[in-house]
Amino acid sequence: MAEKLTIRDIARLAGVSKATVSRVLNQKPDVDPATRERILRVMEEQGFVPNIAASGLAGGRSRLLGALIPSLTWPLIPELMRGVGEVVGATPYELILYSINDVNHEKDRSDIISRIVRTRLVSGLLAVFPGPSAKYLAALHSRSFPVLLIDDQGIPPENTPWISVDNRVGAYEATRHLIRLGHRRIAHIQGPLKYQVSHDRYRGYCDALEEAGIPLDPALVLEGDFMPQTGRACANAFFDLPPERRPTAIFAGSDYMAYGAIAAAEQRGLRVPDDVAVVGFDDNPSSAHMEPPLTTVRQPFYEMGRRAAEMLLAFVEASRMMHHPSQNGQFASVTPSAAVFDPPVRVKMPTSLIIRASCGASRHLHSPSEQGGGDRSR
Amino acid sequence: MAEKLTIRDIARLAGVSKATVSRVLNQKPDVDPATRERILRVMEEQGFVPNIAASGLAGGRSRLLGALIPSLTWPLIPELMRGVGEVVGATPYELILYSINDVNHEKDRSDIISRIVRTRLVSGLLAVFPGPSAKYLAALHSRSFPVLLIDDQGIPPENTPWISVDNRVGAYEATRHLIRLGHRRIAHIQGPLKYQVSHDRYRGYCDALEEAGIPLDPALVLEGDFMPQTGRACANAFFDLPPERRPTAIFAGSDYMAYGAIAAAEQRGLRVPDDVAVVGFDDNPSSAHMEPPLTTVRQPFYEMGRRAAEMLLAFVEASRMMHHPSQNGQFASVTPSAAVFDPPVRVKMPTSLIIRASCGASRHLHSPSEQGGGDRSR
DNA sequence: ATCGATACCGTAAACGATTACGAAAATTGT
DNA sequence: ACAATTTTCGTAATCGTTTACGGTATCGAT
Repeated sequence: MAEKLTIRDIARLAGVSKATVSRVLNQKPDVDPATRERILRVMEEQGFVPNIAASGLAGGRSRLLGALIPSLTWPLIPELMRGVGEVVGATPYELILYSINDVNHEKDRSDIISRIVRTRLVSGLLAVFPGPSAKYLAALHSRSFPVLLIDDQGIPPENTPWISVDNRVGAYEATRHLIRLGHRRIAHIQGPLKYQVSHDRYRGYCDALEEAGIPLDPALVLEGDFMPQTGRACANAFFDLPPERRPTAIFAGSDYMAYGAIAAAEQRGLRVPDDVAVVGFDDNPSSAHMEPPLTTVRQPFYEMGRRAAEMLLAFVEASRMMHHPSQNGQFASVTPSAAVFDPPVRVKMPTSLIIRASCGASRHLHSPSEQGGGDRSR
Repeated sequence: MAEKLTIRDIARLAGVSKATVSRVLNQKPDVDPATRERILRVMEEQGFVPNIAASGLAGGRSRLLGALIPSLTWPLIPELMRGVGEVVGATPYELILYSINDVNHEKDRSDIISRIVRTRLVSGLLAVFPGPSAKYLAALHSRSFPVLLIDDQGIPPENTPWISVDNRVGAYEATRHLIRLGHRRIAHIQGPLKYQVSHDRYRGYCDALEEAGIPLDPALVLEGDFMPQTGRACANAFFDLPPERRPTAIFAGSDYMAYGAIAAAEQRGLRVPDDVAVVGFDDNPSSAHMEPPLTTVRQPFYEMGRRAAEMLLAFVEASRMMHHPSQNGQFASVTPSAAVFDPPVRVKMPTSLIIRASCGASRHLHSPSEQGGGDRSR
């Protein structure tokens, strides 16, 4: 079956020149609908797939997208990539994975970026940055290279499209939920303050408190590092407080830290949620399997992945059309409504509060079918 | 900084021809050590990175590796990819992600493979197959395309290198551990029997029982589907048995099913591990955070990822040398000992038993420092 | 000094697409 | 019917690298 089909073979079979075939391949104008149809049929019959390397060379583009992400072992990254993969998989584009081993290894990160620029392999980049990113993106952005930031936790450079999560509102809703359940002394374990998200979530926490007229107690706010160990340590610090100042609820800035807090509570013989309620942030896949199942703020990473991929694809296609401002040029699967993106876009995705057992109000908002054992794997 | 460096610029700067530069790029012979040095220095100074598209076109290869994997949301896949990514990242190769949405969608799978073949984009493929794979690989293998199977759960086709986990021994050790703890009535929740792994694990379970002279009770063996729900259902079936036939320990064929079994136990007021011990298989990242932390058989996916990438790289480099049988041609990071792989290689990785609280013998083999809260994130 | 071998290196032709440019064909207006 | 457009399509150059092939240097042996 079709050992080595080239554009030339298709041209011969269809009785046209390579140029014409190339035109239909790139949905360019200047080709008769009838011939276009004929060529498409031949390609279909022969099962022709263009050689990406060749078109990348000739056109300076590549139908290759890069994904620059922190370790896949971070809980929500796979969800994100699932969304990205589904969208990209429905197009002729392929996805190149640039993953970063060590978060703190800034050199690593800029090395990868310069490599991305130099090899000119991908024609668009999707970047998940856990830290300040401006200086890394300057290189790309200055070359008018399509870049899309996801959940940038620093302050994104001007004019760079990005998509993020509304951390403040998520934290606000979580805290408000605890307040509604009757809690007045609510502690907060922050993420590392070097990340913007930590401030945003803290802000939402404060807002809810203020709204309810609850004074902020600085002793009930501690900084962690997103990992279970610090969750445990901070929770222990809270439990060491004199009884009248001790919190009855803990809002952790990440699910991992919530795990630690729960472990600390249990080690002291405190029951969750009876003695202390715990709410997390993230909705890791494993948070539904915990005992007790964790109430948490879900970050819609799957949806963000889809959305991000669609946007990036639109950018890339747009910059591809740039020099040849013609009619269409969208994939069926890419929403055509997202055609013109000239002003940089910023999208903020909404979070949702997932109520499970760890806050002591399992039946408050959800139907009984949403139990602890459920998981989102498909 | 270096807008568009090509091999031609390097050649000019170094006072040689493009051909010579290309030779050093591909670690080919026939170039004077002094010139090689000079060229390397120039490349270094200029920060030159070859254009992958161009070399892919010209050479018919590509410095691109493909990874065909099931959803990243499967618990151990990210660990695998971490290993792969680290190895590949240390070479000039890039990694293309071909991930499959729905496992049962066999058409999807073969579509992707034919796409891989047709675009001729990658020069080697690493495939994680959760089911029978022979027919999909025929297309690749027949073209002498470097392929490496990981943890193929069916029977791999002849002559295809693959790397897998010793499921039988893992299950054997887990069961033996329970026996040593004094259990005589040990139930087993199998994975889907359409997968070979399920049979292998069952086999290990039987072996341990037989070795201890414990008769196999068919009522204590049920088939699940790897997911928590069936773990719960099977466990409930066990608990419904009359007291004298009821198991005191459950060995689940996956961590997820173990989660379900623990949930079922707790719902009945049975305490884990006091009333019933539970052991899983996989060592999902979240299994350490469970309450109680889960004793389980760890599958070394990270190590497998590294190993697989190294092997695949060696294959690709070997097939690259094929027509130009010269001296060296290995990366510093790729173990040179793995140079010649002519006979297809099959590697079986050992599992390890991770003892935590859910089997009731936390301090049996491990030091106290290995606690439940520990996680393997780096 | 001459002859092979050998080591080194340059020339030029691919590789499979894209695209500027211009020519031919079809369409329109008069 | 003819000029002016407009539509459609082919020619040929080009992208950056690899590699077959052939040409010099170099060197030891005769």
